[in-house]
Amino acid sequence: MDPVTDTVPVTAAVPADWPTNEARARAVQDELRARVVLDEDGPPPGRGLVAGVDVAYDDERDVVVAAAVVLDAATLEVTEQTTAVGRISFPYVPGLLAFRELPAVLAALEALATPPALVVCDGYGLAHPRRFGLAAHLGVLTGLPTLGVAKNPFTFSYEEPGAVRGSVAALVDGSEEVGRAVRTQDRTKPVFVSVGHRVSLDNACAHTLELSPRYRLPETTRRADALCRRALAQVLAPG
DNA sequence: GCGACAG
DNA sequence: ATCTTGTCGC
Repeated sequence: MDPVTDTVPVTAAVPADWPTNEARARAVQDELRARVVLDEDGPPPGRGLVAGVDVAYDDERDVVVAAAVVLDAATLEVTEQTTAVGRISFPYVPGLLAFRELPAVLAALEALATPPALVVCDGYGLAHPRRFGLAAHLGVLTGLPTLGVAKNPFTFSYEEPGAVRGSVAALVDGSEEVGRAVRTQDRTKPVFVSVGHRVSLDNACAHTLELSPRYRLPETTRRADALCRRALAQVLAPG
């Protein structure tokens, strides 16, 4: 089974009342936010199955492809990977990224034979203008522990962490700590980690470091990013 | 009112 | 996210 060619349709995995406009999306966001769990530590880093998810688009042809890649956290070897293809159902609206990305991500996750103990997302969880970003939505919708690793500080601010790998600094919205800037490689720009669902911030940062032994971004996101791009290219190639 | 703004 | 060549470095 080649995950690039054996892809799953997005349709079935999406909740029946999934919003298609901004107003409805904000209402759904509020409903889901009420169900987030923030008082669990989450699975221990360094062992078990961890999934990375990512999405690639072709707005021109109205195609979206999501990838889910499961790694053995102890070895960072891939144990399973899936892709889902569908049509773009929501525009990019800052603060509502979950509604653009998650339908395809849910389909890819649902196609996995073995559910992971943790899902690492591209983007934010609790670090969000309304404290409920992409990773938090995915956690509530799947029930799985989730965390977000973003490449940019979004609207938040942070003090520069120390120069060595493992250094951290608070990511703040005013005086509130919404996440952490984590230096995953020496002298390299930090990544921005926040809690999604059923994971503590300390644990989320520990996982992020464990998953990033060589590059700035976690292996989970690197693998998922590469896979959804390849699958998108494959989908666009014939038609 | 205007700009900024994860991917 | 995506548009896009070569290039510097391990």
